[in-house]
Amino acid sequence: MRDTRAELLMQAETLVRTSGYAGFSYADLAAAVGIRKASIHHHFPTKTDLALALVAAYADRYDAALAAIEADHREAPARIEAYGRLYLGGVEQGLGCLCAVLAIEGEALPEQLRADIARFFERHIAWLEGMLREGLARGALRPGIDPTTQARLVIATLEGALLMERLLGGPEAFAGTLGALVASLVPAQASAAT
Amino acid sequence: MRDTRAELLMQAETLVRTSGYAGFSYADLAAAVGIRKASIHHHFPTKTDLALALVAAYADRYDAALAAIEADHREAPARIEAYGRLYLGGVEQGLGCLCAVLAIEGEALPEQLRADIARFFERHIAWLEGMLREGLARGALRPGIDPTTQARLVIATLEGALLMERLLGGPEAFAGTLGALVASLVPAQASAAT
DNA sequence: CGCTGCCAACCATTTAGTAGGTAGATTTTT
DNA sequence: AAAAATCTACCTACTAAATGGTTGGCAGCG
Repeated sequence: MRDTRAELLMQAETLVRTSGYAGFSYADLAAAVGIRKASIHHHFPTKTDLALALVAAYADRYDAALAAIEADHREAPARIEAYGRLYLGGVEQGLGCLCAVLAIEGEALPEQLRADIARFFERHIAWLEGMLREGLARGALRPGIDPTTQARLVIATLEGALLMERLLGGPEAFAGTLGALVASLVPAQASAAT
Repeated sequence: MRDTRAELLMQAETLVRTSGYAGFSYADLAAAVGIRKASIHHHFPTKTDLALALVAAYADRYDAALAAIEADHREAPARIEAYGRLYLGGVEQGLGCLCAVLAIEGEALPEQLRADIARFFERHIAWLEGMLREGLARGALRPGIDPTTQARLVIATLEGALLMERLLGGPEAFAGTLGALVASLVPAQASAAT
């Protein structure tokens, strides 16, 4: 993990998240980092290698973020809202979710990459499902909701809102959607109190 | 609107929705339609022209679908569920939403295309907002929801679910999310009755 | 010495787009 | 109605630029 390697990962991530995987070239990346094209191949022999490293680093960062949320917040609603704010950063910076971007180009992507992206989503679904289940048990969430279904709904809503509000309504619109999403999960009186 | 032109639009739409805008080439399209590359340029001089025509045709088809929904269904919940089933088709065929695909590659796209995509989403938001407002007035929806915010949430959820369940859970998972989404909009007792 | 990080120069292929032409239909002119 | 001009849809053959990737070398350093 050299300095240049980290810089390559950072700039490549930005490029993918703004223009897509097929939408950026090694030439673009070289220009962004300030080295020559051939030097990128030294760190990442093929574009697929780069993409795999990108997803791995992204997934690791998210894992750390999920752990931090669990440490910082106790109740399920607060945790889910904090999870949603992770996406808000993307809206603010004009960056889509890396895995959403890649998922959309799915058909044209190497097989292993698709599997890694699927695992990314599955991990988040499982995490949210756990949060929801715990929140239900503690009475912090509206009784009657199905954790499995709601976990998928939460991610779908956040991914969709990021996708859409990045070019439409910006951070405020995203925050509005996040608020409504959380409100739909908590008991009626708690929702009205917000 | 010649036959070949329509065929080009159809195949190009499929290509974009599976592999992204930057992810397909005139060579791919030519092969799919069975004519030569140069002949595509006769119908669509530049790739941007093609993309613009694609979005225009897609938006028109959706306009027709929205009108059909209004004709076929009377109550807001049924209309919103029917709207959601529009997206289900994409999951079943393994195709993303054209405008979502393009929105994700946003930064690398021609300006006018971005504007057209934004208008696509805005129109849907406005339509849903109208449905929600009417449903609220007739008491078919859970009182207290904000039509503006919920309209955005509905589209975000459906776009996100399409994106995710296309590669993860398939039509059943999408249907589950759609069900939960509609349930979150109707009054509590109606929701429980489902 | 051998390794790492980088580079210039190259390569084959693919990219969007152009040039120029042909066969057939349609329209315009006589 | 015949002839001439124009248009449509497609083609082969090309181009310049960009694509991902390779080769071989060079400087610095433990």
